[in-house]
Amino acid sequence: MKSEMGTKTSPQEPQVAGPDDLRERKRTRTRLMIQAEAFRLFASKGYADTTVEEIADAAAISARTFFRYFPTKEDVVLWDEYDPLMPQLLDARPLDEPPAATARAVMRESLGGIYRRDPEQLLARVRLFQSVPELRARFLGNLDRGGEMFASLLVQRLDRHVDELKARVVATALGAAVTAALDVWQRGDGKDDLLAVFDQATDSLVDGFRELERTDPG
Amino acid sequence: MKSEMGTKTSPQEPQVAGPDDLRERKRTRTRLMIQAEAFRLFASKGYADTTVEEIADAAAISARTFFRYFPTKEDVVLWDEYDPLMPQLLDARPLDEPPAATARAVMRESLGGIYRRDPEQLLARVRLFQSVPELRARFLGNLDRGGEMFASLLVQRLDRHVDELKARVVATALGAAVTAALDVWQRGDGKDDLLAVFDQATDSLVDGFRELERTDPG
Amino acid sequence: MKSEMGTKTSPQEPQVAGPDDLRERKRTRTRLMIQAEAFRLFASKGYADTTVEEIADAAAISARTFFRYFPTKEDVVLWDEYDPLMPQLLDARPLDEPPAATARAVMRESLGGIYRRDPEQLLARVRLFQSVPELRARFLGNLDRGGEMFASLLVQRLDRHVDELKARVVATALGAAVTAALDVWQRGDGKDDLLAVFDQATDSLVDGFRELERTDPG
Amino acid sequence: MKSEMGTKTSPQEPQVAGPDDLRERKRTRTRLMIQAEAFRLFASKGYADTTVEEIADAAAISARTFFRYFPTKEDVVLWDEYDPLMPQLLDARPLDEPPAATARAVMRESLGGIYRRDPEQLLARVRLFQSVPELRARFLGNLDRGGEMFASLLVQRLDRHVDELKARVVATALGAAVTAALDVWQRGDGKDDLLAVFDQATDSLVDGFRELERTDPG
DNA sequence: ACGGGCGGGACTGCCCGTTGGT
DNA sequence: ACCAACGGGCAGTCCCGCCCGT
Repeated sequence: MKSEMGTKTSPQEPQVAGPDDLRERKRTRTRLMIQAEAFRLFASKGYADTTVEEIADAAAISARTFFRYFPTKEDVVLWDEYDPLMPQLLDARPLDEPPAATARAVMRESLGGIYRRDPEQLLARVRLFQSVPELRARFLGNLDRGGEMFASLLVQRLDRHVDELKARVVATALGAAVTAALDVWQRGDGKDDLLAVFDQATDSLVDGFRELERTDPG
Repeated sequence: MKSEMGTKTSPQEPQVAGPDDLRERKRTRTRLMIQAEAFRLFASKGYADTTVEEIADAAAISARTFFRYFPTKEDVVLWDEYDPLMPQLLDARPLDEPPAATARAVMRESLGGIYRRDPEQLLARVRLFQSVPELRARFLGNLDRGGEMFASLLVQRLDRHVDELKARVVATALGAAVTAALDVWQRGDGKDDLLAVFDQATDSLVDGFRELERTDPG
Repeated sequence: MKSEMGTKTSPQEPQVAGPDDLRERKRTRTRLMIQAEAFRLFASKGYADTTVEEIADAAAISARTFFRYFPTKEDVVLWDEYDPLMPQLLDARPLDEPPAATARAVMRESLGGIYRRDPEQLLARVRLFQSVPELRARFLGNLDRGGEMFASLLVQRLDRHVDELKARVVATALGAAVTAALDVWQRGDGKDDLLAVFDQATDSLVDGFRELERTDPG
Repeated sequence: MKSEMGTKTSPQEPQVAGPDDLRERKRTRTRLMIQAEAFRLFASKGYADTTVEEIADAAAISARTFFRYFPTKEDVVLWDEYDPLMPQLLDARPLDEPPAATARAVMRESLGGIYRRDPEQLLARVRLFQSVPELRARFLGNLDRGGEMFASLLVQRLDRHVDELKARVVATALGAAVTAALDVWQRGDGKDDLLAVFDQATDSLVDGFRELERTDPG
């Protein structure tokens, strides 16, 4: 779901829960509150017909303040509290795993985390992605950035013993599996198990690309 | 590059170049003209710092008219005269080809067509995609839609003897190859052969997914 | 309901049903058709959210043609087939009637005509007047013009043996009764008899102004 | 003249001229300034031929800001600094006065206030009402709303010992007197005493409705 | 008479920079 | 330091005018 809102915390800082951390917690709570109000309004009047001002009013803040918490209206939908933990997930994987397997595992867990947290909300979000083109575009953009980030983290961690292009292209392709999985899952009203659908999608990918093994392009 | 501007003319009608066709030609010429002016301005002042009004002025039309030709400012960059010919390309492929091979071939030819037409302009466009996040997002969104469209066309043409999910996920994944290829090609200032880079990217894809063959997810 | 769409027929022309008349009939039919489509759309999406183009599409005409039949979007709501017959109604009144009585009678009959024609549609219209301020304003403007016109016709017909100011002010004041009556009638979902409500409103007027009989202003 | 721009400050709060009040004053000053520029331009080029942008330029603000002070271009003409004091005027009237007398008195004083403040500007405004139909319509709409508001205030203040319909219909009818008075006064180039003309108009009303005393409708 | 293309003005929504108040 | 109000700027939509071709 990735959004651009930076934590500002440089990665090497010590983990003592300083005042920064506390402030960050407070900001997160506020964001969640705004998001909740926004989703209520979106559900009742639709995304386009809900203005930022209405969201701000519902959240009892000024419109200006809204933008301090979310850089754009789109980000209210895109933002996810559990987004930026890809590095940790990566660290948990064995170093000798093939890159594609690592990528799949990281995505699976990332998706699973968001899924288990609040399936209802995820469904609402996915529906918005489906119906509002700009949101879908932003979502895809985030997946894409995730792919790039994954590739560069992987290169770092394996001391350049990987093909960056390959890592990136595979990671991004797995994004296609995520998208398709969410799509199918949403069409079934969230009744299926999302991760099962995701696995099916990645299997389709594996299947499909086997067909290309010994074919000339063109 | 796909954009939403529809031709409205159903593809199989014979059409003796009626007035509709003529009008459409004229519209295309106007679009090309506007696009040319826009690219000039983007090159000199950047995308964000160029207003629609400036583009319209440069093209000697009113802002209102600009929006009649391009629904949004973004579409000036996205639109491509040779976009909507995917159906034809599809028709040209043998029916017994594996879906993934068809998808790759169609994308390759589509990309190649745009490439050969005007490499300079393509380079300029790709640079805009790289530097302006909203444009990149829209580009990805179009690729995604292309994937869906491909899948549904394929289902039609093979009389449902294909797995739609697989077709779609593979087609979209190939979009990742396109994106990566354009990226790399652009970084080399357009000196490499774009299609060669694309082939390299698809090979990476094939390679990568082979690694997943007999692995359990997780 | 009065709208500005002129019949172009000067009042003294002979009443032979010439080709003009036939054309006018056709125009009226078209207008009714457009109006019907428009009301359908207004009912389902609201006045503001319905564009002229949508109305035109629904009526299978071009937007340009829409404006040939109705000078503005507002006029679709305002226009009434039976508007311009105030002169005839006036002619039917006895010459020795007090002006205020004439005014009341003319308004009552005019209102009654529209009412009996199609109470449902009248209800829909009144609801639009209530909810869309611009329409209400235009409606009031038309009543006002009606008052002026009434006054000048009366002066003509009585050979200036009336006080024009008085005629006008009384006629316009009766407009207030019409407005209030429609309002009350609409609030009761059109269940009451509109003319009865109108009579009640005019009685209130008579009552109220009796209170002012021997009072100094201020 | 009534316009929708609300004060938001509840009327009974004591308020030691807090920042809200100060801000409101500032807003009023800005509005007056914009209005002055607008009237200058209207006088020289006419209402329709003056664009909002020109007004904004003349007032050294942006067009966007113009719309923050006046919701529509029409409101520049309609708005009046002394509009929203009807409640105070109402409070000043004795409770045992007949409703119609109260209504007349309130309107008279309201009109008188605006008149004395700046007869020249009033004349200019009235001329605009006469010549620009949309403005006239909006003016009538405001009078009408004023009538409704008067009625509901009256009901409140008399603890429902009044007939609301009567109050409203009388108040609105007095609006007709205002309109006619302004009309006549303007035709005399503002040479007459406006309030005298108004009194004459209300007398006509009283006179006219006496004629309806014992007549059956129809 | 109809359709279509174009221009232009009013207006709204998003977003950002600044200022002043707590 | 945070936040509210304020002002500015741009994208985009709608109404409605005009002109031209049929």
